[in-house]
Amino acid sequence: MGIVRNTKSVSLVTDFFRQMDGAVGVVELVEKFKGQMNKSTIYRILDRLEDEGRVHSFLGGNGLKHYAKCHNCTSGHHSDIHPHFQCTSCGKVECVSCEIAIPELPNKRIQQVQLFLTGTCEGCSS
Amino acid sequence: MGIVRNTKSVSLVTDFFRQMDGAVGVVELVEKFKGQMNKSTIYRILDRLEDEGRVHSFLGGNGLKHYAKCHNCTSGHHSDIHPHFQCTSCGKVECVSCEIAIPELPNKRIQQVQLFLTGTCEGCSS
DNA sequence: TTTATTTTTGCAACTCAGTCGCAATAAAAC
DNA sequence: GTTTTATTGCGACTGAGTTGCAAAAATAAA
Ligand SMILES: [Mn+2]
Ligand SMILES: [Mn+2]
Ligand SMILES: [Zn+2]
Ligand SMILES: [Zn+2]
Repeated sequence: MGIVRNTKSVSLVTDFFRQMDGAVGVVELVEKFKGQMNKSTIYRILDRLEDEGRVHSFLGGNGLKHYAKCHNCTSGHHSDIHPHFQCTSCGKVECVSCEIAIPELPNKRIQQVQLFLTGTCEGCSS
Repeated sequence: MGIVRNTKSVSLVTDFFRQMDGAVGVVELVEKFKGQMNKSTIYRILDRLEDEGRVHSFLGGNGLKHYAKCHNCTSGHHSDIHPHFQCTSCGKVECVSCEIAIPELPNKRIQQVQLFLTGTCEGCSS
């Protein structure tokens, strides 16, 4: 499991994430790489990159799948759990490096937390 | 805007929410009311009930639309913003009545917060 | 470097949630 | 009861995501 072969498509995607700082929706990636690789290929490469711990995925405010690169994750284990933010003005989606305050719920065992924030980013509020 | 006519389908849906305490996915509602009303009708009724402030919607962990009844909302304004929780064991989805701790982000104006929790519910952990 | 093995890709067809236009129907108003 | 207007059913559609399979590419073996 994970990336085994270094294909042209894999390079294109990993190069993209190398210079991309924020998060990106798969829909945008499909559009970006239209003509260079097939839609299914993108989904499959992202799947493998996620298995490898090189990117992580989450659902944006619209419920669509997004990806961003990992920082300290390993193959099979994702350790970077954080909120995600989308600017309503410019549409940019990004990872937010801060802890999520997990609410204490009586008689409930919380295992997973997904926090999605919407608002105005630095560039758009000035 | 909002519910104007008291049709049979509207009654069925509102009756359902009257006795339903948790949240429910639209997919389940479509299944539940199959034979009694059309899929489009369900989506449209839920839309109107939400406009009226009688139910609110959110996306579940799978990105699918869910609804739950409101408590102190009015037509056009939803004031009950809270996390939602899904039990991985029984699948039940519910509203969580607690405040969401909004993280302070430098140079960002947070307008909307969506918090989705996954774990084990009271019934399933005992 | 040639050949064999195994992974990856393209393609086309598919699934499934959600939406839409429009004619038929039902609720409320008159 | 008749008119007006909102609602519904239906079927077709959209768009994200998935899948099976044969062709192509990458790696391993010879
Ligand atoms: Mn992230
Ligand atoms: Mn709720
Ligand atoms: Zn912005
Ligand atoms: Zn449970």
